[in-house]
Amino acid sequence: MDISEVVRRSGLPASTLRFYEQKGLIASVGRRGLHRVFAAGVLEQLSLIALGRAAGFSLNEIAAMFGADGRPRIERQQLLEKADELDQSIKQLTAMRDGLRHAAACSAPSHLECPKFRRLMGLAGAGVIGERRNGASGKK
Amino acid sequence: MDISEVVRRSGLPASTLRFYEQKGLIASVGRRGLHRVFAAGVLEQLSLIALGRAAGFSLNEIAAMFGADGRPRIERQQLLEKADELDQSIKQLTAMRDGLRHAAACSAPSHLECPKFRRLMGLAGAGVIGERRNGASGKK
DNA sequence: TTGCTACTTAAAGTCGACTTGAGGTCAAGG
DNA sequence: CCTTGACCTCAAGTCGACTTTAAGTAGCAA
Repeated sequence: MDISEVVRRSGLPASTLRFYEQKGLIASVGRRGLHRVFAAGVLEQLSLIALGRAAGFSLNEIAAMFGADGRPRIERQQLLEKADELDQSIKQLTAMRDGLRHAAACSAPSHLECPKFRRLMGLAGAGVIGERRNGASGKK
Repeated sequence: MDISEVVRRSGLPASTLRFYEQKGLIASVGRRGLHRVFAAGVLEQLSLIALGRAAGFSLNEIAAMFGADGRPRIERQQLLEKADELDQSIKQLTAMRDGLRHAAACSAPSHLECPKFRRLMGLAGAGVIGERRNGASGKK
């Protein structure tokens, strides 16, 4: 496959693919002239990367977890630690989501007057929700 | 309250408070000499901002939802949309967690060949490629 | 062979959310 | 009276994840 086919089948722009290659997240199997040639497996690697990104991992973290060949690289123990971290995040996000749904349904005149909403604010304010890097949910 | 007290009670650095003020997210009630003076309510505003950030809103979105006076006017519809987005994030995180646990348990040479793993990647590939969500994985 | 066009590179630019740095002001304590 | 230090402003820097740009090259059709 040349890069245009990977673009077509992955939906990612070529610049991103080159960027990922440069970062060591994927690898081309060679060149035809100047042009990169990719193995079919790169599509699965890209899915894996998308999964990791969607799960909140940075590219560096993903690169640390999987080699350019897409195979897990780190110790079992570390994988399990990551999984436990994710459990924490899941709990927090679930609390967050429930809080938001409650706030949307709550009949209090202002969210500030709803005890549940205030408790949620307390959680966020106390840093329980965790630190996020990034931002920009892409909308708008 | 002067800024140092807000720093102490909110846990945020003064630079962030000044930045937020500049962005119109909070306002000082005036000055004592050079020094900003904040009303007590600013702490609640900051909690609200932290809550919004934790829920994935950008500072601009938050600024649009709450006036510079800090009076919240959150649209219920928007809260529900955010809750749905969080549901997506939770699904991704759960998939990733299960994937990591599986990778730790399954020592097959290529996880890409494992049906379980492929199903996980399908989740990421199905409609979510390109959308970056912040999962609050923290850590680094 | 010519020439189009898709590809290549390295470097710089963008965006959000802050942080850092340089240089300035002022009330209070020694 | 002078120094200290907490605060101030404005500009520039940082970080992650890309995108854009400028300039060059090569595979393929005519």
